[in-house]
Amino acid sequence: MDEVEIFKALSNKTRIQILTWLKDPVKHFPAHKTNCENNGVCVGLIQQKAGLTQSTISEYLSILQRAGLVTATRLGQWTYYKRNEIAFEKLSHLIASEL
Amino acid sequence: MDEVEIFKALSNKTRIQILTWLKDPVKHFPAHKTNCENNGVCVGLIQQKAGLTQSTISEYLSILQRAGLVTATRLGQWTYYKRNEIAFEKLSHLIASEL
DNA sequence: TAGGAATATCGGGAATTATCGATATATATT
DNA sequence: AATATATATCGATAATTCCCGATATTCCTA
Repeated sequence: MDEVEIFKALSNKTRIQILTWLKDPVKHFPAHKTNCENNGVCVGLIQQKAGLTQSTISEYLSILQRAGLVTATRLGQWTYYKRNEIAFEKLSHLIASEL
Repeated sequence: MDEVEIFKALSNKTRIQILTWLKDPVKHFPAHKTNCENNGVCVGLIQQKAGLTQSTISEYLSILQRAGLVTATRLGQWTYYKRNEIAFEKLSHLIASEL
């Protein structure tokens, strides 16, 4: 749990937006309900919604992953990203008690 | 409450360190117990402890202040900085529930 | 009112981040 | 094997951040 790395990852409007989309993927990516429920959301869907280039979004997702805020699962050609809720709980607790 | 501004302010090891010092100023600045308890901690004390230049620490404190994480009180020649605990509670809650 | 002390602001060079287009890699399909 | 699709990585430029020294501002005191 590298706090500074986490806060850097959160220091960007688009990355925060992505995290809120991933909080309720069925709502934000309704056309892909099944995958969203099971595996997470693939890079391409996030990219379309964010409106930035593929390379930028891929990079952003790996920043979030390195910070531990999301997890990635490769299935075939797709990489599915999901929130790591435990990391958010820990962060919330850290701010409330130790920071 | 500008989340991105807050996370940027927290994206620096020295600034986080300062915030933890301000969490218990009597412990971290024992030679200045009275002022610490009443008003907060002045820039010079923080600067000595951090080991960076005066201008850098002054800048860092104003970054923390603009983010709402600390408050400043000018008394004579000194500016005393204190944590704004309410901001931390709000941030913790934001991460736990909305982010 | 002149000088000293504490803090704030300014200007800058080095390091890091944002974002892109191009390319590489991995997987699926024919 | 050849091609198509999804994602990752590379290289580059612009913007931002880090941190400094120098200077300005504010306030106190002789």
